[in-house]
Amino acid sequence: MAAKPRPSQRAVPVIGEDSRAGAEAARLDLGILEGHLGYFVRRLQVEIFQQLITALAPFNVRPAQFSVLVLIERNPGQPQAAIARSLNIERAALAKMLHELERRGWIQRLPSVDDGRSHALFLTGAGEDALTRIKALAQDHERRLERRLGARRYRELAALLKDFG
Amino acid sequence: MAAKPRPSQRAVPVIGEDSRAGAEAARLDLGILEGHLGYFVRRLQVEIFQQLITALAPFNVRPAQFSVLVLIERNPGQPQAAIARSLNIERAALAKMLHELERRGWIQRLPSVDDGRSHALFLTGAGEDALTRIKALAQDHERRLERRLGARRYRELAALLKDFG
DNA sequence: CGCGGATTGTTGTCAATGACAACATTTACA
DNA sequence: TGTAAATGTTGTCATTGACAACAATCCGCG
Repeated sequence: MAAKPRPSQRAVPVIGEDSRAGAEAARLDLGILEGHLGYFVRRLQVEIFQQLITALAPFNVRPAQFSVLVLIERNPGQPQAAIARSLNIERAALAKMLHELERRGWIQRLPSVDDGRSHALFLTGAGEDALTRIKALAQDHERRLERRLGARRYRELAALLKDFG
Repeated sequence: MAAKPRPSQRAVPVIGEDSRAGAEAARLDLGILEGHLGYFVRRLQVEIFQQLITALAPFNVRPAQFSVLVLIERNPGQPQAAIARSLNIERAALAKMLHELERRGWIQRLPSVDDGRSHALFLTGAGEDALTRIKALAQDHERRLERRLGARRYRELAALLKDFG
């Protein structure tokens, strides 16, 4: 059986193509993706995280680790399950992460006085020092993001998202 | 050497804790995370993707595959590199994804008439049929998202993000 | 008190993903 | 022409998320 008729490779003649050779590659038509909020949220999130990971690279800290450290600092003595619930991460994933943070000497787990099953989480002195510096790097990153988005868009986005959460 | 003095496990007496047993677990203080736009963008993105993956489960299609199909439909005959650039995914990752889509009989790759290195990408008839149904599922998902966010917040978020992109 | 169910922390596995490097082929340009 | 760049492909590596299973412990109820 013969192959189906080959569709024209010029059916859509590259709308808006820049005829100058060497120009930046033309962006394609996103079609229905333009109507999907998740597409844009995803792109923004990926860009923000890439830059944040770069910003935190001096301490070799991932965004998830950063958020865990912040929650322990602000909520000392809480058990792992409370941290995991508040950050929407699995207990299993948090347990592995905490092993690493403990290995670095940034946190300590003490047996809970209230509940024999749970561990009370605290930052160590070294953890507090490290987190202070890490938070400064994260703040720098946030300022860059604000400049990148424009102060007005940044402010409106933050208001919408916080109001929603 | 003695253990360092154990910090009080009641340093912060669980602000706003609900004294009723069995109530939903109290949310912890997010601290500086409240000032990081990326935290909220991430949470929204994860929620949207989880729901979208569920919505597309009948076709066993992932969001990335969906976006690739849409771009091929709207830009038939384009080479892989153009798709990859437009979606911010690696050529290597796209190549693997296209193998799977080709295996399902949804796309075909024809040798480009212009460039001996590249493949011109097209949907097959089956691919068009599948994508039509997949887009309908994605639209249902988008409507649910609009209800979840509230029509006004949805509209404002979409405007801000599109304007930015 | 004793028991069953729920919770906590842990370990292990599995699949999916992203980031890289390397490569052959082909094109573009100086 | 010859050198650099682009394209598609393969393979590897580390990371991640989602699950299941497990021991220890707590809770509620008879």
